[in-house]
Amino acid sequence: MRRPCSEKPDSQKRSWSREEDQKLIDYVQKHGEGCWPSLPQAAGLRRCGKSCRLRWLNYLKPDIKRGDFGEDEEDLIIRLHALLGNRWSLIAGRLPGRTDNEVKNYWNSHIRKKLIQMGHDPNNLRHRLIKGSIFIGTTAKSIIIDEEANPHKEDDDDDEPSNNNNNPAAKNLQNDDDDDDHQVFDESSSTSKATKLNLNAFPDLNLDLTLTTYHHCSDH
DNA sequence: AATCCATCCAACCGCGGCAGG
DNA sequence: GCCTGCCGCGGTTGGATGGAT
Repeated sequence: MRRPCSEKPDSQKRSWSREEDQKLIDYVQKHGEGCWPSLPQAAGLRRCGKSCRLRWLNYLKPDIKRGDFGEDEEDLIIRLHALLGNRWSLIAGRLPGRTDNEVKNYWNSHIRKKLIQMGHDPNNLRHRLIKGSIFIGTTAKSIIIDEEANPHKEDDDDDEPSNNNNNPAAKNLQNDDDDDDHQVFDESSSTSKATKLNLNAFPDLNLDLTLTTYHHCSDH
């Protein structure tokens, strides 16, 4: 039923040429984003709309930041991934100038590997604490999210060598099998009373996690 | 210099959600 | 309510590149 994306019958991957890029840039600058299905014909491109959209969003858009990820960005990705999972677009939305594809690739090629070397399961990673703020409507609330949902869980499901713990950074991280319930502490509250917040209940939650230097482990 | 292999990342694919008719 | 088309997302692929042998 679906139209095949590629115009080419052999449907092979094909890199974008300079001319194609320029055509796409010119067209979008002139007419704006959107109407992707009709764009290729209008712009004189032998590509499908999806391909044009992807090229624009991931590569040609003027505000895209290219180059290596900084330590702060990497740290933020790890924290956000611990909280959100593989929601790359959401994670990328918190990293100005970065695209979901770029974040995803960086995770798979760098961070994943790094975490595995540290003896952690990157698919099941939880930071203990994430400090940031949430917006509910226009009201900003400063919070700390405590990810330690199951502190008594026995650590027998991965017999990682104990010397992994020699890596101080590894002590930041822990595995658990819990899902999306998080203990959220209202930082501004003098009582420090914890309230349970299911993040799934707030699909439109504007989660503004700002990076903080947060030494929640013995990393010195 | 040639070949092999691992890694990176741009590009593609398939699917689900949503809106409009 | 159903159908169709568009949009956006996450997973996957494969070409390019660089290091090792």
